[in-house]
Amino acid sequence: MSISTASNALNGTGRTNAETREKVRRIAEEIGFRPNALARGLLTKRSHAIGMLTNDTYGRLTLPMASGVSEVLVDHGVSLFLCATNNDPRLARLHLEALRDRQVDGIIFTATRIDMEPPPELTQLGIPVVYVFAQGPSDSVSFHPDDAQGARLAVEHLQGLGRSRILHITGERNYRAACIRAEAYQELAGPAAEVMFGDWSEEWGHAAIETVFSRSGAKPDAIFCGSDEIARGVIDALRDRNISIPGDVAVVGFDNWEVVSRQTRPPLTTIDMELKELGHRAGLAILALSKGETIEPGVERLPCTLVFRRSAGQGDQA
Amino acid sequence: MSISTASNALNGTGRTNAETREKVRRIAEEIGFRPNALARGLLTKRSHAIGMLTNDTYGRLTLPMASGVSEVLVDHGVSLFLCATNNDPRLARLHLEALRDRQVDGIIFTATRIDMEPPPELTQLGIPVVYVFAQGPSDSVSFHPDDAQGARLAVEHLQGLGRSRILHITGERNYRAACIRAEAYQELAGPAAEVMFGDWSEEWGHAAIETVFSRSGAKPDAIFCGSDEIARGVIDALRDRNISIPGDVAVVGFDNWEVVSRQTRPPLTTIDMELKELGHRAGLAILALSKGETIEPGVERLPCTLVFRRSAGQGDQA
DNA sequence: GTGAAAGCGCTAACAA
DNA sequence: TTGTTAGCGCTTTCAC
Repeated sequence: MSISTASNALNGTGRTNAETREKVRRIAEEIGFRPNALARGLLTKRSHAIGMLTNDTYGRLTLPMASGVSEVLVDHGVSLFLCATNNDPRLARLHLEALRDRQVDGIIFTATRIDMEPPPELTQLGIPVVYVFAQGPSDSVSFHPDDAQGARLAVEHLQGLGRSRILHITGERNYRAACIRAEAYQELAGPAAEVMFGDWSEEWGHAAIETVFSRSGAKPDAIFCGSDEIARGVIDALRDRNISIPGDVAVVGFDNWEVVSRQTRPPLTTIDMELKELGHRAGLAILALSKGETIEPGVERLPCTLVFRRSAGQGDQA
Repeated sequence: MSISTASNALNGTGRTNAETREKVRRIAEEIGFRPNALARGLLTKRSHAIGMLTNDTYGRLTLPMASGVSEVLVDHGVSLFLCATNNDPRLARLHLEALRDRQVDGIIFTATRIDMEPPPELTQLGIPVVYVFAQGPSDSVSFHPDDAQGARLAVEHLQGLGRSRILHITGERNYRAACIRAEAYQELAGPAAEVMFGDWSEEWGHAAIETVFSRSGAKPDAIFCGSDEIARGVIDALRDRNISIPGDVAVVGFDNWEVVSRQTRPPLTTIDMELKELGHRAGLAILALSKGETIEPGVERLPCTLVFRRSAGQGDQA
């Protein structure tokens, strides 16, 4: 039997007798034959590998996304190169060159904030690119969490609980996501509703509560926080003041970062950005692009979900 | 000029006239020539890629290590395949097959606890393997944090502060690391020193303090915690009881997970496992093995470091 | 339906 | 020192 017949049989290409095909497959199985991906890639111009460029050393956002991407790819026989740039342009260039040398079928660019710009060389490689949690050029394919919808989810939930004096304590004003959420919040809570920008820390949550509750005027009956860490600071500060949660003040966070949101007292109701799903979608998109299919460019915003715990609303243990 | 002369010139192999070599290099640069890694790998049997198998979806341990590995590899022109198994044996098999098909030069197996066993197929591939934060076979090359040394660092630090009634609150007894640390602690603190096993949660830290401070008997003047999360629970519980930290009770954690350790009040003095360095060492090791060099097998335990904050000893802001 | 032959882009012998 | 040749392991015409 010739080598090309075997190839045809295994790949189902060309015309092959059903009988021979079975035989070839059986024997291949028996001897544990596995085609050499390098050789195949060399010939077909498709390496069945894609690269993921990330600037996140810390992993909180990246790894859930990466594992989402990986999950989708592995079932299509596609592998994932992890390229950690640590925000170093030299490393980014090095990785990009390596990806080109390896003939990857596509690149996923990930950042840790949605307004972070990718390296300019990226688009000049002639390799399809998908942007996740990052700002691509206007004609590119990007996936973001739907920050506005997430914020609405939080505010509507609080309003549904009968709260009317909702305060928004969030992170830095120069983060796009913080602004988007703040705007969505104000649309629902009214323009008079107050937004307190600060930084993304627990400490800021704490400090903000000190400010609000030591000044005169009406106090909020609900607080929507820009991150779980901020929410943690808020909750701790409220507890210090013997303000009951959610009785006096309901609290909703943002991130569903379980190490924080499960551990607050009471556990935190919060918004989940569905990072893994973001990864799935990005994986599917890059797979399609690598096959030459076209995808409508633009930013697709994937819905966030509300995770009920006890700091606001029908908690799962309440 | 022939194609093989060019190859020789670029790779510095064979004998080449310095003049031609320069010329070739210049032109290669000019036209942006980059060798096809697939073709090269096919011929040389070295793909210059290595795979990293991890069961960690969450990323807290994996990503710092992975970025350490990646940092080392990228400078040697070696790329890293990320294989997230999510603890699913089917996925592990799938990834392992893919790595074989791609002729990776080596595999790094990573787990989230040092006594987690790797899939048995792993060693039968004929590909060098390095184990990090995981239990490899006895004749394998493994890198672990030095849990015993880390624990000693913590206890000695507390003793150096004049504390004599040190308590150890840690995680689950069936984690190897928990036992190693507990033993090292007892060697220094004396066999009468108490170890409280529980789970790895903040809640457990809280509960342990309730127990200790509501029973009769001498109270500890220092607490060494098995994780930063536990330490956070401990600190919160102590604060609830108006016990001053570090005045009445000094606290040391384990992990230096900054999102936790920076945010406790006061900030947490803790043990850092140097995960990135672990990644560096693993990267170097797999690189050496993939070149056919031999490395003395066994578990190499890399030293932990003590990070001073304010919950015990000379804090950086104290 | 099957097999011989060509060739993907490169490196490594060897001959010139 | 340079060029010629063979071949890595596979897919893909195209005769048979």
